[in-house]
Amino acid sequence: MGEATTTPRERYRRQVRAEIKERAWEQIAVAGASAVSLNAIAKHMGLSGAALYRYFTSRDELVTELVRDAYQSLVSTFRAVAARGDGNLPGLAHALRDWALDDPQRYFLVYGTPVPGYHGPADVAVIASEIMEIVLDACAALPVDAPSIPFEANVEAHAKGAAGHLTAPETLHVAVFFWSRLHGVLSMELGGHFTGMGFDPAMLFQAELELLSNRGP
Amino acid sequence: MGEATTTPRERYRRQVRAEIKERAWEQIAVAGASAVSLNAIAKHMGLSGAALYRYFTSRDELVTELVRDAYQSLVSTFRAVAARGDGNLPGLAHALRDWALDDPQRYFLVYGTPVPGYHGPADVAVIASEIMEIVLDACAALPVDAPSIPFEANVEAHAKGAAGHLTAPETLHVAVFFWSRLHGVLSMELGGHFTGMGFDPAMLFQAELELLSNRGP
DNA sequence: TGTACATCAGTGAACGCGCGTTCACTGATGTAC
DNA sequence: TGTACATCAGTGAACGCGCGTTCACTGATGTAC
Repeated sequence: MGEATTTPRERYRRQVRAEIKERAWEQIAVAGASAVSLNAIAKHMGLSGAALYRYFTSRDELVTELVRDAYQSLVSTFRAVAARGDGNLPGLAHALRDWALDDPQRYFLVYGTPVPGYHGPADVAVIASEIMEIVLDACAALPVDAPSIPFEANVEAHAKGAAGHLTAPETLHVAVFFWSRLHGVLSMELGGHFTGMGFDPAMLFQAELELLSNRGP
Repeated sequence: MGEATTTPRERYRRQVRAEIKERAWEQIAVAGASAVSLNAIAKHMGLSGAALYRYFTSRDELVTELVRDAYQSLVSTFRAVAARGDGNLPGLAHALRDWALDDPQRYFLVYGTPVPGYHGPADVAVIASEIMEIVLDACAALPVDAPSIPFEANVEAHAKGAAGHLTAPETLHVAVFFWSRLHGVLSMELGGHFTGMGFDPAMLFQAELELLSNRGP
């Protein structure tokens, strides 16, 4: 039926685009996101710099695409976990950690230092909210014992979400703690701020996770 | 007595150096740390690019100096708080938050995305450990109720510290949670990952802090 | 199956730019007698 | 107080570099008859 026929040329184009992105990721791994350079990638691929403009209209488009892919890879990871039946808090947490450790610079591209002026395109924001939806779903399924924290009193109903997903305050409450604490461990760990302190960040991560999923924050 | 006499020239030098650094901070605020440029700073100050080499031997030295100053400003802030008698966990926590919000890019220069290859000079590491010492001192003064978390079992005695400061495992335990959770809130908040979620990050910060200082993690 | 034409990947030269950095210099400021 | 010398801030030209990006082109690949 409506099979998207793939000509050899299309396949080739996709392949080259993918290789360009891979080289870009290598540059990021070596010298950070600001080091991405079309000319350097081209040289590394044995092409002239101008050739890459067949595949990306500008350096900015390439970088934006990398950011998009980074967000997309996290949402895909989460969905795979959920499809496996592990879409609960511990499942998502470990998926998040594995995803972050697997490629720290990809993690930082999403959750690291923001470039002051830069605002990603709208569809990236959509992916970000999809990630949050998945976390919120997991939090909604959690057994809730009354949280005794002054914080929740100030949480307004979270009426957003594309599908009119109405979130209970307690659910958002748990999700926010979940997100904040796990990213606290990850950003400190990946930033090297725990090195030489004589403990294993994985243990800290696990401890935070158990506090969150056993008895609310 | 041994007063360090300050010649007009020395005063002038310090003044110009300070202005160079201020311009650099402005550049960072506008376009991130990788945008620091000696030529641009010189132009902005009405000088030739070469003139700045009277004050910094290279661009790298300038950036390293900014990093050093960022660390130093936090340790100074903490010390001022301690000297005021507020060197307890809530005091340090609020000082940390104010310091971070006061200049987010300065915060990110210390706790944001690390540049893959880069390793700061040794004296910056010393300042970093001084910061940790102050936090550890505050944690040691905390009333400890038995922590019921599997994490602490794997904490080795923290025998480091220049002055042979021996830290009890429970103290390190609290300090690590303190550090991790507060930075979790701050990095998410400053990264804009809480915007549009219908709650005030200050409340979350406060809630985390109270959980930490009222009854251990 | 063969020929005529269209598509399109990649080239190489060129553009202007800003960067970090060096160097020989000028001219003002400070110091020693 | 005045002169001779040393210090040192700042200049301007120059270096080589890599960057993003454009443009007219060649040559291979695919398509239509």
